Amino acid sequence: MDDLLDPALFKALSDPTRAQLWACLVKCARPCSVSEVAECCEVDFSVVSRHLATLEGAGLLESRKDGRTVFYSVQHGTVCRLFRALARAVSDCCPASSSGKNTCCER
Amino acid sequence: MDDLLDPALFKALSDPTRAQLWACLVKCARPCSVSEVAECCEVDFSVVSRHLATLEGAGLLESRKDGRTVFYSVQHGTVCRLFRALARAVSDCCPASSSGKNTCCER
DNA sequence: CGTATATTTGCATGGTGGTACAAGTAAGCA
DNA sequence: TGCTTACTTGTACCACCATGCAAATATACG
Repeated sequence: MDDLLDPALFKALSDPTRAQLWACLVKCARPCSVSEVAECCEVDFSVVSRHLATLEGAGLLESRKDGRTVFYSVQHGTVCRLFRALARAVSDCCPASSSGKNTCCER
Repeated sequence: MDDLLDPALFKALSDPTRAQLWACLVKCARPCSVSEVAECCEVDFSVVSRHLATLEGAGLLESRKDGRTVFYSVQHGTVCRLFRALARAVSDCCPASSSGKNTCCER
């Protein structure tokens, strides 16, 4: 449980701008350059650059450099596994689950 | 997707102390008083009180008052659903999922 | 009523973080 | 060698926030 609650990861998504940028990349479903991502946001370009680096540091994104362009893409597998593991961990600690019956959280 | 990325919720878990308190309550699997929760943490009692209020505000906890004691408990169902929905949303946006085959994230 | 317990709230402080602008780096191109 | 594009980094500013301590509130118990 404690391992799953990485403060850095939650911190990365705690800022509205950063969450917006990440959601943008999730919905894009393909690698995007910093310039591309910056278009879905009103903040300065440098801010976007920093935010994407933060999201990568938290394990939510990965980057690949091609020439002068940096492509960021979502770590789908990692993120899915994390959220699923969190749901399961919470579910397993649910009072109803110790009764031997189903948990309170529908699978 | 955007609805699921509530910055307030992630902000609530972005602080190490708050995450620790929440994990404590998750593992406890029963309503706990503020005093009880405060024991698993080294910060001042007032800090714990504030943190629990924040976690409740984010929808991660609920509280019930009994006399002078306030019992906090985890919103198991809500949290499970949220994390599961997040995992699914990310999975659905995964490039591999648009191929008609399975997603990159094991269910 | 007075006292003790449980929790919240006011307040001051130190630290962190998001932002914009400007300067710097790195890579392609003529 | 210059020039442009794509991005990063330095700096300063402002806001917010986590914390501890003290005071306040609320409830129980004599």
